[in-house]
Amino acid sequence: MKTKDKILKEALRLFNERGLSQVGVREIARSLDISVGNLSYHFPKKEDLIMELLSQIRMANDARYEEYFEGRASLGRFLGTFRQIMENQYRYRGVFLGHDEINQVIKKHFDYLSIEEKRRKFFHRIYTDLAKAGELKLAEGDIEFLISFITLFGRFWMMEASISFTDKSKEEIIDHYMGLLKKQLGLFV
Amino acid sequence: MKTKDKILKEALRLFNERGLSQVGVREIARSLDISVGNLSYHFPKKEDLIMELLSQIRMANDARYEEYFEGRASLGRFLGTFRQIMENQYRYRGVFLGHDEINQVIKKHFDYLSIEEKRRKFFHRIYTDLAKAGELKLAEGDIEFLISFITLFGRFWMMEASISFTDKSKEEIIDHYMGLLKKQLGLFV
DNA sequence: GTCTATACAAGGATAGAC
DNA sequence: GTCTATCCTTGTATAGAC
Repeated sequence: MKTKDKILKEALRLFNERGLSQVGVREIARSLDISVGNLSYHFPKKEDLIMELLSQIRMANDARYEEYFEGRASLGRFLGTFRQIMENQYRYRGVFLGHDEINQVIKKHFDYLSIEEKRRKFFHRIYTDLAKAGELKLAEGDIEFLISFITLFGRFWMMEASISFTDKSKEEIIDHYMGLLKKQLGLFV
Repeated sequence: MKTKDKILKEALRLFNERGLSQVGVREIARSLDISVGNLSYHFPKKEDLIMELLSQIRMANDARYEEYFEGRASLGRFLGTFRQIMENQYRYRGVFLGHDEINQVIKKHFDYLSIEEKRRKFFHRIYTDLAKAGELKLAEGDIEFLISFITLFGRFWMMEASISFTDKSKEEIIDHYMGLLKKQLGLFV
Protein backbone atom coordinates (compact mmCIF):
# COMPACT_ATOMS: atom_id res chain seq x y z
CA MET A 1 0.00 0.00 0.00
CA LYS A 2 1.34 3.39 -0.98
CA THR A 3 2.12 5.98 1.65
CA LYS A 4 -0.60 8.21 0.28
CA ASP A 5 -3.23 5.52 0.74
CA LYS A 6 -1.92 4.63 4.16
CA ILE A 7 -2.29 8.25 5.19
CA LEU A 8 -5.87 8.43 3.92
CA LYS A 9 -6.78 5.23 5.70
CA GLU A 10 -5.22 6.16 9.01
CA ALA A 11 -6.54 9.72 8.87
CA LEU A 12 -10.09 8.45 8.38
CA ARG A 13 -9.64 5.99 11.23
CA LEU A 14 -8.53 8.75 13.56
CA PHE A 15 -11.20 11.19 12.36
CA ASN A 16 -13.88 8.55 12.97
CA GLU A 17 -12.47 8.03 16.41
CA ARG A 18 -12.30 11.60 17.61
CA GLY A 19 -13.42 13.95 14.84
CA LEU A 20 -11.79 16.08 12.21
CA SER A 21 -10.90 19.04 14.36
CA GLN A 22 -9.46 16.95 17.15
CA VAL A 23 -6.90 15.15 15.01
CA GLY A 24 -3.86 17.11 13.89
CA VAL A 25 -1.45 16.33 11.09
CA ARG A 26 1.28 15.59 13.62
CA GLU A 27 -0.82 12.88 15.19
CA ILE A 28 -1.63 11.24 11.87
CA ALA A 29 2.06 11.23 11.01
CA ARG A 30 3.08 9.86 14.39
CA SER A 31 0.45 7.16 14.20
CA LEU A 32 1.96 6.01 10.89
CA ASP A 33 5.55 6.48 12.01
CA ILE A 34 6.28 8.98 9.29
CA SER A 35 7.31 12.60 9.53
CA VAL A 36 5.05 15.60 9.28
CA GLY A 37 7.04 16.73 6.28
CA ASN A 38 6.33 13.45 4.58
CA LEU A 39 2.64 13.87 5.16
CA SER A 40 2.94 17.41 3.87
CA TYR A 41 4.56 16.08 0.74
CA HIS A 42 1.53 13.93 -0.05
CA PHE A 43 -1.04 16.41 1.25
CA PRO A 44 0.38 19.93 1.43
CA LYS A 45 -2.57 21.06 3.51
CA LYS A 46 -4.90 19.22 5.85
CA GLU A 47 -7.57 20.57 3.51
CA ASP A 48 -6.17 18.46 0.69
CA LEU A 49 -6.50 15.35 2.80
CA ILE A 50 -10.10 16.17 3.64
CA MET A 51 -10.86 16.95 0.00
CA GLU A 52 -9.61 13.53 -1.01
CA LEU A 53 -11.83 11.82 1.55
CA LEU A 54 -14.79 13.91 0.41
CA SER A 55 -14.16 12.84 -3.17
CA GLN A 56 -14.14 9.19 -2.13
CA ILE A 57 -17.53 9.61 -0.50
CA ARG A 58 -18.93 11.41 -3.50
CA MET A 59 -17.78 8.72 -5.90
CA ALA A 60 -19.18 5.93 -3.76
CA ASN A 61 -22.54 7.70 -3.46
CA ASP A 62 -22.73 8.51 -7.16
CA ALA A 63 -22.16 4.87 -7.97
CA ARG A 64 -25.10 3.84 -5.77
CA TYR A 65 -27.42 6.34 -7.45
CA GLU A 66 -26.36 5.27 -10.91
CA GLU A 67 -27.22 1.69 -10.03
CA TYR A 68 -30.61 2.87 -8.87
CA PHE A 69 -31.34 4.71 -12.10
CA GLU A 70 -30.44 1.66 -14.12
CA GLY A 71 -33.39 -0.29 -12.71
CA ARG A 72 -37.10 0.46 -12.48
CA ALA A 73 -38.53 3.10 -10.18
CA SER A 74 -39.80 1.56 -6.98
CA LEU A 75 -40.12 2.74 -3.42
CA GLY A 76 -38.40 -0.38 -2.12
CA ARG A 77 -35.44 0.05 -4.42
CA PHE A 78 -35.13 3.72 -3.53
CA LEU A 79 -35.17 2.99 0.18
CA GLY A 80 -32.53 0.33 -0.38
CA THR A 81 -30.33 2.78 -2.23
CA PHE A 82 -30.78 5.39 0.45
CA ARG A 83 -29.74 2.93 3.11
CA GLN A 84 -26.56 2.21 1.19
CA ILE A 85 -25.89 5.94 1.05
CA MET A 86 -26.37 6.15 4.79
CA GLU A 87 -24.00 3.23 5.36
CA ASN A 88 -21.47 5.02 3.22
CA GLN A 89 -21.87 8.27 5.12
CA TYR A 90 -21.38 6.33 8.32
CA ARG A 91 -18.15 4.85 7.03
CA TYR A 92 -16.81 8.38 6.64
CA ARG A 93 -18.57 9.79 9.69
CA GLY A 94 -15.44 11.36 11.12
CA VAL A 95 -15.28 13.79 8.24
CA PHE A 96 -18.73 15.20 8.98
CA LEU A 97 -19.38 14.54 12.56
CA GLY A 98 -20.10 17.21 15.07
CA HIS A 99 -16.73 17.44 16.62
CA ASP A 100 -16.50 21.13 16.02
CA GLU A 101 -16.05 23.65 18.77
CA ILE A 102 -19.68 24.04 19.74
CA ASN A 103 -20.36 20.33 20.03
CA GLN A 104 -17.32 19.86 22.21
CA VAL A 105 -18.58 22.53 24.56
CA ILE A 106 -22.12 21.19 24.70
CA LYS A 107 -21.02 17.64 25.35
CA LYS A 108 -18.58 18.76 28.00
CA HIS A 109 -20.82 21.08 29.94
CA PHE A 110 -24.37 19.83 29.50
CA ASP A 111 -25.89 16.48 30.29
CA TYR A 112 -27.05 16.30 26.74
CA LEU A 113 -28.86 13.00 26.90
CA SER A 114 -31.16 14.16 29.66
CA ILE A 115 -31.73 17.48 27.91
CA GLU A 116 -32.64 15.52 24.80
CA GLU A 117 -34.99 13.35 26.83
CA LYS A 118 -36.66 16.41 28.28
CA ARG A 119 -36.94 17.96 24.86
CA ARG A 120 -38.76 14.93 23.49
CA LYS A 121 -41.14 14.77 26.45
CA PHE A 122 -41.82 18.39 25.90
CA PHE A 123 -42.89 17.98 22.29
CA HIS A 124 -44.79 14.88 23.30
CA ARG A 125 -46.90 17.01 25.58
CA ILE A 126 -47.42 19.67 22.93
CA TYR A 127 -48.56 17.19 20.30
CA THR A 128 -50.70 15.20 22.71
CA ASP A 129 -52.48 18.38 23.74
CA LEU A 130 -53.00 19.36 20.12
CA ALA A 131 -54.48 15.93 19.41
CA LYS A 132 -56.82 16.20 22.41
CA ALA A 133 -57.91 19.64 21.25
CA GLY A 134 -58.76 18.14 17.87
CA GLU A 135 -56.14 20.22 16.10
CA LEU A 136 -54.16 17.16 14.98
CA LYS A 137 -55.32 13.64 14.14
CA LEU A 138 -52.63 11.33 15.37
CA ALA A 139 -52.57 7.55 15.02
CA GLU A 140 -50.22 5.14 16.77
CA GLY A 141 -46.61 6.08 16.08
CA ASP A 142 -47.42 9.47 14.55
CA ILE A 143 -46.35 11.40 17.62
CA GLU A 144 -42.96 9.69 17.77
CA PHE A 145 -42.51 10.45 14.10
CA LEU A 146 -43.41 14.12 14.49
CA ILE A 147 -41.14 14.45 17.50
CA SER A 148 -38.21 12.95 15.61
CA PHE A 149 -38.95 15.26 12.73
CA ILE A 150 -39.08 18.43 14.76
CA THR A 151 -36.03 17.71 16.88
CA LEU A 152 -33.87 17.11 13.81
CA PHE A 153 -35.52 19.97 11.97
CA GLY A 154 -35.27 22.47 14.81
CA ARG A 155 -31.63 21.73 15.38
CA PHE A 156 -30.37 21.85 11.82
CA TRP A 157 -32.57 24.12 9.70
CA MET A 158 -30.17 27.00 10.22
CA MET A 159 -27.11 25.01 9.28
CA GLU A 160 -28.76 23.95 6.07
CA ALA A 161 -29.82 27.52 5.40
CA SER A 162 -26.26 28.73 5.83
CA ILE A 163 -25.20 26.27 3.17
CA SER A 164 -28.10 26.43 0.73
CA PHE A 165 -29.64 29.87 1.06
CA THR A 166 -26.65 32.15 1.36
CA ASP A 167 -28.34 34.87 -0.65
CA LYS A 168 -31.69 34.88 1.13
CA SER A 169 -32.80 37.20 3.90
CA LYS A 170 -33.61 36.09 7.41
CA GLU A 171 -37.35 36.43 6.77
CA GLU A 172 -37.25 34.43 3.56
CA ILE A 173 -35.27 31.67 5.21
CA ILE A 174 -37.53 31.41 8.23
CA ASP A 175 -40.61 31.54 6.00
CA HIS A 176 -39.21 28.67 3.96
CA TYR A 177 -38.61 26.45 6.95
CA MET A 178 -41.85 27.44 8.65
CA GLY A 179 -43.53 26.37 5.41
CA LEU A 180 -41.96 22.95 5.73
CA LEU A 181 -43.12 22.58 9.30
CA LYS A 182 -46.65 23.69 8.41
CA LYS A 183 -46.82 21.26 5.53
CA GLN A 184 -45.57 18.45 7.72
CA LEU A 185 -48.13 19.11 10.44
CA GLY A 186 -50.81 19.73 7.82
CA LEU A 187 -50.54 16.08 6.82
CA PHE A 188 -52.05 15.23 10.19
CA VAL A 189 -54.93 17.72 10.24
CA MET B 1 -22.44 48.34 30.49
CA LYS B 2 -20.06 46.04 32.32
CA THR B 3 -16.99 44.69 30.60
CA LYS B 4 -18.40 41.18 30.84
CA ASP B 5 -21.54 42.17 28.97
CA LYS B 6 -19.59 44.15 26.42
CA ILE B 7 -17.49 41.06 25.73
CA LEU B 8 -20.56 38.88 25.28
CA LYS B 9 -22.17 41.37 22.94
CA GLU B 10 -19.10 41.91 20.79
CA ALA B 11 -18.27 38.22 20.71
CA LEU B 12 -21.74 37.37 19.42
CA ARG B 13 -21.49 40.11 16.82
CA LEU B 14 -18.20 38.70 15.54
CA PHE B 15 -19.38 35.09 15.72
CA ASN B 16 -22.46 35.99 13.67
CA GLU B 17 -20.23 37.70 11.17
CA ARG B 18 -17.68 34.96 10.61
CA GLY B 19 -18.47 31.97 12.81
CA LEU B 20 -17.26 30.65 16.12
CA SER B 21 -14.12 28.95 14.93
CA GLN B 22 -12.98 31.91 12.84
CA VAL B 23 -12.99 34.40 15.68
CA GLY B 24 -10.21 34.17 18.26
CA VAL B 25 -10.05 35.64 21.73
CA ARG B 26 -7.37 38.06 20.58
CA GLU B 27 -9.69 39.51 17.99
CA ILE B 28 -12.55 39.95 20.42
CA ALA B 29 -10.20 41.71 22.83
CA ARG B 30 -8.72 43.93 20.12
CA SER B 31 -12.17 44.84 18.87
CA LEU B 32 -13.08 46.07 22.35
CA ASP B 33 -9.71 47.68 23.02
CA ILE B 34 -9.05 45.52 26.02
CA SER B 35 -6.26 43.04 26.63
CA VAL B 36 -6.47 39.29 26.13
CA GLY B 37 -5.67 38.90 29.81
CA ASN B 38 -8.64 41.03 30.69
CA LEU B 39 -10.93 38.93 28.55
CA SER B 40 -9.45 35.85 30.17
CA TYR B 41 -10.27 37.30 33.56
CA HIS B 42 -13.96 37.44 32.70
CA PHE B 43 -13.98 34.24 30.64
CA PRO B 44 -11.00 32.03 31.49
CA LYS B 45 -11.67 29.86 28.48
CA LYS B 46 -13.32 30.57 25.18
CA GLU B 47 -15.59 27.73 26.20
CA ASP B 48 -16.91 29.80 29.09
CA LEU B 49 -17.88 32.57 26.74
CA ILE B 50 -19.71 30.14 24.49
CA MET B 51 -21.42 28.55 27.47
CA GLU B 52 -22.74 31.92 28.55
CA LEU B 53 -24.18 32.60 25.09
CA LEU B 54 -25.74 29.13 25.02
CA SER B 55 -27.38 29.82 28.38
CA GLN B 56 -28.85 33.05 27.05
CA ILE B 57 -30.41 31.17 24.13
CA ARG B 58 -31.77 28.50 26.41
CA MET B 59 -33.39 31.00 28.72
CA ALA B 60 -34.96 32.94 25.87
CA ASN B 61 -36.36 29.74 24.33
CA ASP B 62 -37.67 28.43 27.63
CA ALA B 63 -39.52 31.68 28.17
CA ARG B 64 -41.27 31.33 24.79
CA TYR B 65 -42.36 27.80 25.55
CA GLU B 66 -43.65 28.74 28.98
CA GLU B 67 -45.79 31.41 27.37
CA TYR B 68 -47.15 28.82 24.98
CA PHE B 69 -48.10 26.45 27.77
CA GLU B 70 -49.95 29.21 29.57
CA GLY B 71 -52.49 29.48 26.76
CA ARG B 72 -54.70 26.94 25.04
CA ALA B 73 -53.35 24.27 22.68
CA SER B 74 -53.71 25.34 19.07
CA LEU B 75 -51.75 24.69 15.94
CA GLY B 76 -51.58 28.37 15.13
CA ARG B 77 -50.21 29.26 18.54
CA PHE B 78 -47.66 26.47 18.35
CA LEU B 79 -46.45 27.58 14.94
CA GLY B 80 -46.19 31.13 16.25
CA THR B 81 -44.11 29.98 19.18
CA PHE B 82 -41.87 27.93 16.96
CA ARG B 83 -41.25 30.90 14.72
CA GLN B 84 -40.16 32.92 17.74
CA ILE B 85 -37.76 30.12 18.62
CA MET B 86 -36.35 30.22 15.12
CA GLU B 87 -35.94 34.00 15.29
CA ASN B 88 -34.08 33.52 18.52
CA GLN B 89 -31.82 30.85 17.06
CA TYR B 90 -31.10 33.19 14.20
CA ARG B 91 -30.11 35.94 16.60
CA TYR B 92 -27.41 33.64 17.94
CA ARG B 93 -26.61 31.96 14.64
CA GLY B 94 -22.87 32.51 14.93
CA VAL B 95 -22.73 30.14 17.85
CA PHE B 96 -24.17 27.26 15.86
CA LEU B 97 -23.41 27.99 12.31
CA GLY B 98 -21.40 25.73 10.09
CA HIS B 99 -18.14 27.52 10.17
CA ASP B 100 -16.26 24.47 11.28
CA GLU B 101 -13.38 22.93 9.38
CA ILE B 102 -15.38 20.79 7.01
CA ASN B 103 -17.72 23.57 5.94
CA GLN B 104 -14.79 25.84 5.25
CA VAL B 105 -13.27 23.23 2.99
CA ILE B 106 -16.50 22.49 1.15
CA LYS B 107 -17.28 26.13 0.56
CA LYS B 108 -13.77 26.82 -0.62
CA HIS B 109 -13.35 23.92 -3.00
CA PHE B 110 -16.80 23.08 -4.29
CA ASP B 111 -19.33 25.18 -6.08
CA TYR B 112 -21.80 24.29 -3.42
CA LEU B 113 -24.83 26.10 -4.79
CA SER B 114 -24.70 24.26 -8.09
CA ILE B 115 -24.12 20.95 -6.33
CA GLU B 116 -27.15 21.72 -4.22
CA GLU B 117 -29.15 22.55 -7.34
CA LYS B 118 -28.09 19.28 -8.94
CA ARG B 119 -28.99 17.39 -5.80
CA ARG B 120 -32.49 18.80 -5.78
CA LYS B 121 -33.02 18.04 -9.48
CA PHE B 122 -31.84 14.58 -8.80
CA PHE B 123 -34.42 13.90 -6.11
CA HIS B 124 -36.99 15.63 -8.27
CA ARG B 125 -36.40 13.01 -10.93
CA ILE B 126 -36.53 10.16 -8.43
CA TYR B 127 -39.84 11.29 -6.93
CA THR B 128 -41.40 12.14 -10.30
CA ASP B 129 -40.55 8.66 -11.55
CA LEU B 130 -42.00 7.10 -8.41
CA ALA B 131 -45.19 9.08 -8.92
CA LYS B 132 -45.42 8.02 -12.57
CA ALA B 133 -44.90 4.41 -11.55
CA GLY B 134 -47.81 4.76 -9.14
CA GLU B 135 -45.59 4.20 -6.12
CA LEU B 136 -46.27 7.64 -4.68
CA LYS B 137 -49.34 9.87 -4.91
CA LEU B 138 -48.07 13.40 -5.14
CA ALA B 139 -50.15 16.55 -5.31
CA GLU B 140 -48.97 20.04 -6.17
CA GLY B 141 -46.15 21.05 -3.84
CA ASP B 142 -45.63 17.61 -2.38
CA ILE B 143 -42.48 16.97 -4.38
CA GLU B 144 -40.85 20.21 -3.27
CA PHE B 145 -41.74 19.33 0.29
CA LEU B 146 -40.28 15.84 0.06
CA ILE B 147 -37.13 17.16 -1.56
CA SER B 148 -36.62 19.71 1.18
CA PHE B 149 -37.21 17.00 3.73
CA ILE B 150 -34.73 14.55 2.30
CA THR B 151 -31.96 17.05 1.66
CA LEU B 152 -32.05 18.28 5.24
CA PHE B 153 -32.55 14.76 6.53
CA GLY B 154 -29.78 13.18 4.46
CA ARG B 155 -27.29 15.79 5.46
CA PHE B 156 -27.88 15.90 9.19
CA TRP B 157 -29.20 12.56 10.42
CA MET B 158 -25.72 11.47 11.38
CA MET B 159 -24.95 14.65 13.30
CA GLU B 160 -28.12 14.25 15.29
CA ALA B 161 -27.30 10.59 15.88
CA SER B 162 -23.87 11.50 17.21
CA ILE B 163 -25.55 13.78 19.73
CA SER B 164 -28.66 11.81 20.65
CA PHE B 165 -27.81 8.16 20.15
CA THR B 166 -24.31 7.86 21.48
CA ASP B 167 -24.99 4.44 22.92
CA LYS B 168 -26.64 2.88 19.89
CA SER B 169 -25.01 0.70 17.25
CA LYS B 170 -24.65 1.67 13.64
CA GLU B 171 -27.47 -0.69 12.64
CA GLU B 172 -29.85 0.63 15.26
CA ILE B 173 -29.14 4.20 14.27
CA ILE B 174 -29.61 3.62 10.56
CA ASP B 175 -32.75 1.59 11.23
CA HIS B 176 -34.15 4.46 13.25
CA TYR B 177 -33.58 7.04 10.53
CA MET B 178 -34.67 4.72 7.75
CA GLY B 179 -37.86 4.30 9.76
CA LEU B 180 -38.39 8.04 9.68
CA LEU B 181 -37.88 8.21 5.94
CA LYS B 182 -40.23 5.27 5.36
CA LYS B 183 -42.90 6.85 7.51
CA GLN B 184 -42.54 10.15 5.71
CA LEU B 185 -42.85 8.60 2.26
CA GLY B 186 -45.61 6.31 3.53
CA LEU B 187 -47.78 9.38 4.01
CA PHE B 188 -47.87 9.73 0.24
CA VAL B 189 -48.60 6.13 -0.73
C1' DG C 1 9.88 10.64 -5.81
C1' DT C 2 10.35 9.98 -0.83
C1' DC C 3 11.58 11.56 3.40
C1' DT C 4 13.75 14.38 7.74
C1' DA C 5 14.48 18.41 10.28
C1' DT C 6 13.31 22.77 11.40
C1' DA C 7 11.22 27.27 11.46
C1' DC C 8 7.29 30.34 11.74
C1' DA C 9 2.68 32.28 12.58
C1' DA C 10 -1.62 32.13 15.03
C1' DG C 11 -4.55 30.69 18.65
C1' DG C 12 -5.78 29.33 23.55
C1' DA C 13 -4.30 29.58 28.11
C1' DT C 14 -2.03 31.33 32.43
C1' DA C 15 1.19 33.60 35.87
C1' DG C 16 2.28 37.73 38.01
C1' DA C 17 2.61 42.93 38.41
C1' DC C 18 -0.16 46.91 39.16
C1' DG D 1 -10.22 44.55 37.16
C1' DT D 2 -6.80 45.21 34.03
C1' DC D 3 -2.46 44.59 31.73
C1' DT D 4 2.12 42.47 29.96
C1' DA D 5 4.80 38.64 29.07
C1' DT D 6 5.17 33.92 28.12
C1' DC D 7 4.05 29.04 27.08
C1' DC D 8 2.21 25.33 24.38
C1' DT D 9 -0.08 23.37 20.49
C1' DT D 10 -1.41 23.31 15.69
C1' DG D 11 -1.33 24.29 10.77
C1' DT D 12 1.87 25.45 7.32
C1' DA D 13 6.15 26.04 4.59
C1' DT D 14 10.61 24.82 2.96
C1' DA D 15 15.62 23.55 2.66
C1' DG D 16 17.98 19.75 1.77
C1' DA D 17 19.41 14.45 2.36
C1' DC D 18 18.78 10.07 -0.01
